Amino acid sequence: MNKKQLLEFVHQAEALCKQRKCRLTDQRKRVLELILSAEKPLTAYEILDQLRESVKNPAPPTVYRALEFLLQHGLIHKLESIHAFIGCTHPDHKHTSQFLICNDCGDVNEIENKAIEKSLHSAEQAAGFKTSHPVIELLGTCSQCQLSNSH
Amino acid sequence: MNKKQLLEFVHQAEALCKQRKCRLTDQRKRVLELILSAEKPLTAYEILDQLRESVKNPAPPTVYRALEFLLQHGLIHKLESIHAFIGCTHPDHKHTSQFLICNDCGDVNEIENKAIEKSLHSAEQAAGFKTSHPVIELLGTCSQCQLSNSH
DNA sequence: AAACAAAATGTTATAATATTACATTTTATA
DNA sequence: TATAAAATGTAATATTATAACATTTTGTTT
Ligand SMILES: [Zn+2]
Ligand SMILES: [Zn+2]
Ligand SMILES: [Zn+2]
Ligand SMILES: [Zn+2]
Repeated sequence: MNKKQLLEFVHQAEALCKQRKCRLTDQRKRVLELILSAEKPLTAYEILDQLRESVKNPAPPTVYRALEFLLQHGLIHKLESIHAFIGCTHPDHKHTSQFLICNDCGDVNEIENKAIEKSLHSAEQAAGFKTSHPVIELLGTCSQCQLSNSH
Repeated sequence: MNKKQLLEFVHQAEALCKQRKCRLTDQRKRVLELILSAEKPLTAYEILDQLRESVKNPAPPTVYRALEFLLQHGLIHKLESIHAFIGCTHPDHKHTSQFLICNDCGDVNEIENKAIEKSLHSAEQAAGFKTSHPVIELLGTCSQCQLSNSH
């Protein structure tokens, strides 16, 4: 994400928080910016390292608290299979999504596939199960890396 | 899983390993038994604790190595979202599966839903993505707990 | 059977991820 | 301004996972 997109995105986050009467404090904003600026998903401790440049003595709770807030408000997602965090591409509306995670380049593609969601919902219904948090992460190789690998 | 089922299951695992020319050693078998005997998914360190009864000074690598073997041969599954392991309900054939994980009682239901798999496959195709390891875990409330909770 | 190589296990240490507990500061609002 | 709630600071610790190297066991060749 480039500088302009970043500013725009953070602006949107600020607007959302104002609307929801929650506070996107400097620290939370800083963590969000770090995540959005990164090419790849960041782990909590990678964020912690990068925070040292803008915060004096950041400790794990500093990061984990900010992450918790950002997760709660749908501004970021946690990728359970790789213990890392990425920005949400459309935080304005509630949604479930699926993630295509490339093992080769680390890139992640967040998709919102209605057919997948429908099939999951059917299975839930059949089992009488009420899902509160779906974890749908496909680990594999992205199209770019498939090309590179075959050369 | 009761004692009889356990024996049967372990017997099947032994047969599979023999067929595949890999060794289900005593330790590996012990770890498998612990996982199969448990009511709920076990974490690596829960297994480690329980191993103390049959092994003298078990250390983390003892458990993680056994888990790695059992995972490789499809005898168990790892639940990424809760860092825990469960026995596979049908290790005889290669498969991808989905897990319904109850946050209330901890129970896990492994399903193999073709509609879900088909929808995932379509999405992968559309993105040109080649999945090697799908992580499909639905966290929520099982039907039993929904009933209990509403009382 | 003896020699050898490969596989499995033992052992110690450490890395990586995440939370608890309690003190202090900042912010909102009465 | 007083108060309570929210956010942050700080130190310690818990939990999950791996690295590195020594030793033992197993399977295979001679
Ligand atoms: Zn999203
Ligand atoms: Zn890639
Ligand atoms: Zn299975
Ligand atoms: Zn339940």
